[in-house]
Amino acid sequence: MASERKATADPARSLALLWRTREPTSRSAGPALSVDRIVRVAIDIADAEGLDALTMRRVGEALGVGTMSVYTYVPGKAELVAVMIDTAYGEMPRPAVDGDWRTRLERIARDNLALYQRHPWMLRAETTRPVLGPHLMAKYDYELGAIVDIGLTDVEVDAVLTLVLGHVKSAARAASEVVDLERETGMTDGQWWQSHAPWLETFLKPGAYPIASRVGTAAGEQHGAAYGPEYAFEFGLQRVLDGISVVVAERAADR
Amino acid sequence: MASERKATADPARSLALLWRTREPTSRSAGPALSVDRIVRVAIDIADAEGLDALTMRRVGEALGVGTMSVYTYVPGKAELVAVMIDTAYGEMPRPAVDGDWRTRLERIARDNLALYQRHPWMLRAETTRPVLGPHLMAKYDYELGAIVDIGLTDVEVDAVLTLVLGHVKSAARAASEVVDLERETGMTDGQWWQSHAPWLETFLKPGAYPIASRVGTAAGEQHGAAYGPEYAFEFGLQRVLDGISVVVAERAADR
DNA sequence: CGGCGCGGTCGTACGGCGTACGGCCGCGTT
DNA sequence: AACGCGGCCGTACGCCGTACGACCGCGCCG
Repeated sequence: MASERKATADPARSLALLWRTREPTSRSAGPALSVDRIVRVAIDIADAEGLDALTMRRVGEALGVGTMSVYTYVPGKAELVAVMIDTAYGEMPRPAVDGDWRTRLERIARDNLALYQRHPWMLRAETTRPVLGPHLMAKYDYELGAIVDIGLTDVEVDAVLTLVLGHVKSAARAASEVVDLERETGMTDGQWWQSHAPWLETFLKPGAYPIASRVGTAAGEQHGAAYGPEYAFEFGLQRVLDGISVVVAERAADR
Repeated sequence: MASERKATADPARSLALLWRTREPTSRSAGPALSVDRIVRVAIDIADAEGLDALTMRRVGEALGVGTMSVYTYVPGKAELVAVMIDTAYGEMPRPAVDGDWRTRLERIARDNLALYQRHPWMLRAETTRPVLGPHLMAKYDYELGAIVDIGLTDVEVDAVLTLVLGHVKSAARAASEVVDLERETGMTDGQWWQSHAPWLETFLKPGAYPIASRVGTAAGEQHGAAYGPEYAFEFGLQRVLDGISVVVAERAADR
């Protein structure tokens, strides 16, 4: 397997894992391991050192068991990552909704951003197929609930949520890349650019890319770094919400 | 190395590769290989079979040379992927801009979507650090040029482009996941859901997730599949453009 | 004209990954 | 007392990226 993508083939097994359908062992003192224990240490490893550090050997080691013992509880790494994702979504707060729809949606966006900042590996975990776990469904239900009543059709409500969450994920990914770069190189973002700029200038013909140079420089100075992920998140979020309010207003006028 | 991420350390080497700074060999009839030939077959492999199929052995094989010969021209796989990315961005059309800013931005969004559909591996190629190649810079310059004059600050213009391109990438990724799923399972998206639904229902308590069920069903019926990537792209794009036009109008009113 | 250096080529090998397979062991049941 | 089975896991296989050093033929210098 490359990346964290797999065929898995067996929906029953994968879904049962996500929903933890498993009769408790009748044996006294039960087994040493469990899906929950495995998932917990796996998330800890991924949080602390990234997805690349999450190997099956490493998980076994952290649990004090052999590598292959993990496979007693989890069919493979792809499924483990799927459970990790569902579990992580389960940690999100779901306070009673209040305020107008814009406030609610903004809150949802910020909560999602915070989740991705706590678990940056989620941004790199490719799954191909949807993770149909209970927590993800609960999250989807909750978030839809915050905007079902804004006067759009169900299909539009779904698209609104997809749009907002997509923006959050994009912005989180950009922010995460900056953090990764700093961790990998030991330089801050600004230092990295300073170390590359002289080399870049030797290749650049003066006057080439005039607009890119001007805008890039302006953005760099403004943010104190070449890229301002927080600014991009905030600016984008407000634009997206503005755009949504245009349709909401249209629909309200039609009524 | 896991994923396609690497430290690389040496900016000079990486940048020189991107910009193809290399005196042509004085030898008669030159070497059999070149960076360009390598990049071309690498892109072909990734286009046809995905990033997971792109291995250094495979590239050598496709070129009729030994695996390690590739390393004469490219320091490692991460750098190869970086050059592939820059090259792919180089294929994009850059017609003279005309029409109003909204038309231009919409055009840019569609061109980017088309690129990602032609080269879906670009959506999975994680780079951590920006690919500072000539084509990517030209693209950035071109796209900024289409919107510099809409009355926003340079910093805002940059954020607008980031927002739009981020949306395109999100939507393209969602669409690509559907395609991958179909390729991996041999089922259409609809068939996949039909095969999972019965299992899912055995876990679901009736009445749980009422909103998610209703909206999910509505969306599924509307799109003829559980997820309508094209609809999500279109809806989101219009919302984003609406949101941008709100700021543009504000600025115009201030003037 | 002979030797040398060097750039291009690449076979071998190493360490790491996910995981298939089969054996072992101790418990609950019969 | 015997059995079966669930949990555990050592070993091994086939992949991956790539370090290392050998080989080889060309162009240059003496």
